[in-house]
Amino acid sequence: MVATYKDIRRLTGLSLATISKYFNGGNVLYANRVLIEQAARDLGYQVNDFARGLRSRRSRTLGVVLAELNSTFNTTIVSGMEERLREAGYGAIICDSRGSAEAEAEAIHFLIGKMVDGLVIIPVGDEVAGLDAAHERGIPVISVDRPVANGRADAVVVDNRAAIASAVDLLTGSGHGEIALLAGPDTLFTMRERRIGFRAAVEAATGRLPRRELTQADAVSIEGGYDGMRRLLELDHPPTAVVCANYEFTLGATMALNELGADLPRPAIVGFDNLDLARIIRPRPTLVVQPVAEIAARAAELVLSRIEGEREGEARTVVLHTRLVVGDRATFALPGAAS
Amino acid sequence: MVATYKDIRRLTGLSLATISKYFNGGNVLYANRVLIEQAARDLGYQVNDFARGLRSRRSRTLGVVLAELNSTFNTTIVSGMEERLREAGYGAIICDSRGSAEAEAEAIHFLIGKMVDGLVIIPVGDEVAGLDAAHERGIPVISVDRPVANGRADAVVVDNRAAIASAVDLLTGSGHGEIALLAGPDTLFTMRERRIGFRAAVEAATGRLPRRELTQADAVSIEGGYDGMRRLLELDHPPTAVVCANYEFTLGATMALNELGADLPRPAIVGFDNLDLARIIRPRPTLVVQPVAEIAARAAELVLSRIEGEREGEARTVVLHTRLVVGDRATFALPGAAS
DNA sequence: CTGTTAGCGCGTTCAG
DNA sequence: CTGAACGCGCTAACAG
Repeated sequence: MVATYKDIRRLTGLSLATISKYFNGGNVLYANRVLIEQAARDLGYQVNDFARGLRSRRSRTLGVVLAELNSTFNTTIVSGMEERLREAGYGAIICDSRGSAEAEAEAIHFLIGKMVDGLVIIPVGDEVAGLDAAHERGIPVISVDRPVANGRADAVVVDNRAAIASAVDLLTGSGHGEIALLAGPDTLFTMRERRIGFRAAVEAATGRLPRRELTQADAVSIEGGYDGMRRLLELDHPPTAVVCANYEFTLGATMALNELGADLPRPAIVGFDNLDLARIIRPRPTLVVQPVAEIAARAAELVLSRIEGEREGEARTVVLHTRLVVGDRATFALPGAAS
Repeated sequence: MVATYKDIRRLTGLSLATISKYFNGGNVLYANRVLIEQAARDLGYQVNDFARGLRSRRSRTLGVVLAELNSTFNTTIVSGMEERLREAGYGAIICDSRGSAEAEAEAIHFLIGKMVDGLVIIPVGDEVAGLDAAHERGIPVISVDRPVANGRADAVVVDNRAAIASAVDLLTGSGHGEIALLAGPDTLFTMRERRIGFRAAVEAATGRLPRRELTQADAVSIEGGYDGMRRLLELDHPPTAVVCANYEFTLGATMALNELGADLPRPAIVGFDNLDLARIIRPRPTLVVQPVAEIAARAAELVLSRIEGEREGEARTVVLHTRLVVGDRATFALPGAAS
């Protein structure tokens, strides 16, 4: 039914070895190249990746495992990476672990079965199950956004502490003394780092650590941000400013302000990720923006270099930097301060 | 290096056939099952999908090709589908065509090479290149959101005409007579259908077709929505209401209103997709919402039934329905009308 | 229920 | 530069 080398041999009279060489970039006489191309076209020939992979033990395919597919931050990175990889001749298989460590392990298993040449992971948590099998098979692993505690994997991350500090500094510089952080639990690397950065920046600016109730840990979701902001607004001594530790918290906090904040004093707010927000929400919020394009590029480079070059050697960590995009003054100024 | 049946045979004394049966759900004596399980665990054995696929000509894997990965509408559908498929024992390979028909054809080629058992496509345009190869190989194709004009593929779509009509009806019912549509070019199925629905609904309500300058075709992007809305606002006789034909237009139009609309009369607006918007944007917009979860479920069902059952027969089209989630009255009421 | 045997389609030795 | 032969790891007949 579907064409194989044998069919091409039938049409060209060449041997299987020659045909194989043609399809693998070897030296083949011009006349024969033409013959093979013609036959391949006529037959609608397509190399059988299974047979090829079975022999060569390579797939020219990378596996990508995302903690969450439905996240612009993640998909932007993946989309950029896929493009780079395709240019380099690699396909990508994308899997969604939907925040479940179990689904993540399954996906890794699935991808190893597909003989991927490398693995890029935006992990669900600090530890990733199933990586042993990858290491045994010599499959390089790169983690993005969050490093992997177990196993030796390269990583591309941002300086999360400095990211949050830049937000805190804007607020303290505007006179805020009671700043809150909307973040997730410390079990997540980015949340942990951002909380550490937050506490350090607040202490550096005010001389004391933030009050406990100002750095609660909520579920990492829009609802979590909504609930957290709501609790903050209802405190006896509500903060005058709130920093949101990621995109979901930013959305949820904005919703809460929209729905509940009319009669309460509206706190200053700094959000995270997704620059589009700054154009959709009024007044324009200040945002900590991650260099998504560069994250994608560096991650792609890293896998490719591990696959095609130095497989060995210390795990490397690339640290990139965020920038603070300042929004309307009204969103971060201390009410009543001189303008 | 990596374990095979032979290693398991060495440890268990069983034959390759028995081992194969074990891994394929055949009947194997309990004692032998235990033996095999033990050996597999000790060896870190994992089935070689290449060898298996080479023989069986099946991969238990589906290919998914998205016109755009960085789109909540698309990723929500894919995420839901993947979950269903995994439950049914199928893996999914997700590819992003980034709006490029060429990348789409490449992705299809790539997936056929991976011997996918079925293909789910959110196509870039009306025609999809590369499907012939899928049909030749008997790989069922399901298109989502937009039907495929060439080849015979099943489809899951929504009633786009009724979707837009529901928006128009709300507006005409509120007294609007000059309604504009922000939509993309007619080369895109959804845009074409929504424009047709728009014109019909306006004519039905007002007795005449909308003015030509009120239904321009802009680039399908946030910028396109922004530019389109801007042009509408600057008309000599601007519309009193605007319907946005998709999520990008809704965002762009909102941005334009934010940035330019302060001194101009603010038109009523109805958006499309992504219910979160209704909680982030103030005043709360009215939205045409697509049944994403059901789209995902029906698409998954459809591929699976084609793979496991009736491969032949007429191409089927499933049509689902949108609902209108009404927002704040101020966003759709005619200014000056009695409340 | 288990074992033997024969390929699946391709890449890779070697000779020539 | 080309051709013949072998085997990658697994499944599917068939025989027992």
